[in-house]
Amino acid sequence: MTEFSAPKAIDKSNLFRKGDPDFMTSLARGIEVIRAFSDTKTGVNMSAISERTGLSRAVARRCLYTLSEMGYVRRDLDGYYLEPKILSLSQTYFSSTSLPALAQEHLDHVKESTGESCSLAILDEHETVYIARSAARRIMAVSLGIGSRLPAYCTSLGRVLLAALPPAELDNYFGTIKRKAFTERTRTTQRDLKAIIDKTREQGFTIVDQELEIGLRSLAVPVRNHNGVVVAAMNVGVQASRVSLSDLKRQTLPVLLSASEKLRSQLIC
Amino acid sequence: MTEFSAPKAIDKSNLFRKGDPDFMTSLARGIEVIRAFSDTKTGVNMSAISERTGLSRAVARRCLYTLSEMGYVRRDLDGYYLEPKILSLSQTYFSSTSLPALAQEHLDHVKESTGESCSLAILDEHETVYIARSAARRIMAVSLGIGSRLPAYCTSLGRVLLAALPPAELDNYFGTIKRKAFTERTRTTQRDLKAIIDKTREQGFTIVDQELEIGLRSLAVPVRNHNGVVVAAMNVGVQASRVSLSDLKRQTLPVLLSASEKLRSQLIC
DNA sequence: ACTTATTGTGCGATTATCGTACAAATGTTC
DNA sequence: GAACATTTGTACGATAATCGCACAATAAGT
Repeated sequence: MTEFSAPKAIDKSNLFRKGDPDFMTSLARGIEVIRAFSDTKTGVNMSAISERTGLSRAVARRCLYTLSEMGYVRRDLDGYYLEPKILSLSQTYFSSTSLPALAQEHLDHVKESTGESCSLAILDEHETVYIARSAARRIMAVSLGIGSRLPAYCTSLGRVLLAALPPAELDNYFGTIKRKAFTERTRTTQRDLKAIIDKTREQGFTIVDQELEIGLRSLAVPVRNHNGVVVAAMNVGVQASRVSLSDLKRQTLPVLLSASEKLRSQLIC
Repeated sequence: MTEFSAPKAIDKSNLFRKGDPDFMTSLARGIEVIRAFSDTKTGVNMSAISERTGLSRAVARRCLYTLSEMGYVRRDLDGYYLEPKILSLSQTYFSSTSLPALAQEHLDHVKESTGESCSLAILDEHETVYIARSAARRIMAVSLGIGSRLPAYCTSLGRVLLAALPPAELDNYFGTIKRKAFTERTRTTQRDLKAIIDKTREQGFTIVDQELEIGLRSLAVPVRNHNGVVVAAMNVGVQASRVSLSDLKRQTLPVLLSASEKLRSQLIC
């Protein structure tokens, strides 16, 4: 406990850490309860929360009770709902980092001039996390919002971000993650991926063609700050049926690169 | 710098509720620690967290330790930072409610055709909370993001939402909140505000002229669902120096009303 | 090198939290 | 509407999670 170690993936064992007097189990459990609301369009009842989190019903109940007393959760006829007050937690993130706010206008510009969704993401715990987004009108098969996470190895944003990692960390990445094929096109071997990442680093962009989902192509470029350090990645996602690979490279890439460059000049600090 | 964020003083009574065996103090404290990061562009050290939350240093430390073990907080040279993983908490909200996603394209459209920032908000605990937003390029004096909260009585969004409240709840609202004048134009008496709210209800929109901040005008309309129930409010905020009250009413209002109407037809459930 | 500020450690005291088992609602089926 | 099934609320003793102090260690500033 001398140093706060790198964040670990949360599994159940982490929630019941006996023997670490500094780890507040109740806090961890309560937060897991919040997360248990993911992907639930309807109300969630106590038992469901208890199941999803692996917490005993009594604990789940107390967590829900506490969260509801604090105004983060509301109880309705058909179960518990998250209250918008939960947004105040992420608001603290946005109010303490300016990157998403600065990027927004450039994302909007890319979206307007290409007609396609444009997103900004960073790497967090070996996953790609969207931190800003300008979504095109058309309904995409994948609907991703701010805070959404995807595996890095099979997304354009992820590969750009991985390409910016120091070699040691990249090795560590491949040592810890497990890869699976989302489609028949997904590259999963370490050799292939490392080659792709090397190429990405060289050419300054990457295209992923239906490796995450059939019908989805994605182009990404790095976003650097004033000192040239990669601080994020920006991408455009298109439907494969409408935009060819060469169109992506010839028409979309220049727009994306220009946006990234404009943003760069704003990232002084 | 004009700060509208909730006062830093945290209600201790809520955090140290002795005698309620169902209230998990540790969970409440941990969440307050997350909130203590609001409006901090730089790293925050432990002592600062302890001060802001009113928690003892030992408790603040354990909360930070736990959050950092879970990956929500990172420790850097100059203090603690929120990690983007915190966004996964709000992601659960967006993944469980479709209103913000549906509204986005309409907000974007209003922004594009008026050139001004457009936002969607709902009422939560007597405050206006932004749940979606399309920000105009120009830098506004007030930079508000998703999850930001403002008092309802002095904002256009708030007055539209208050106008939709059942009379009893409106009375309750006025009974509980305290009003203060942000500018010399801010209306604060219950009589004035009730009259304004009545008028808002009648005419289906409201304009607030520099009552929150000098130089800021705002126009808001209700957003109804398919059954006619008000589920949110949509607004456009402009700089007083550039857009007159009559321009707002003649040019912006129709755009906003049309957007609200289009959104309404999508809100079937 | 000295002072000051901030952070980490150990430990006994205490009470917050746990889980079980049971009671009370609530909803469902026939 | 009775009988059953499912979900939620209550009570309480046991226990370990959490507390805060006081001190040690480190970092920062002069």
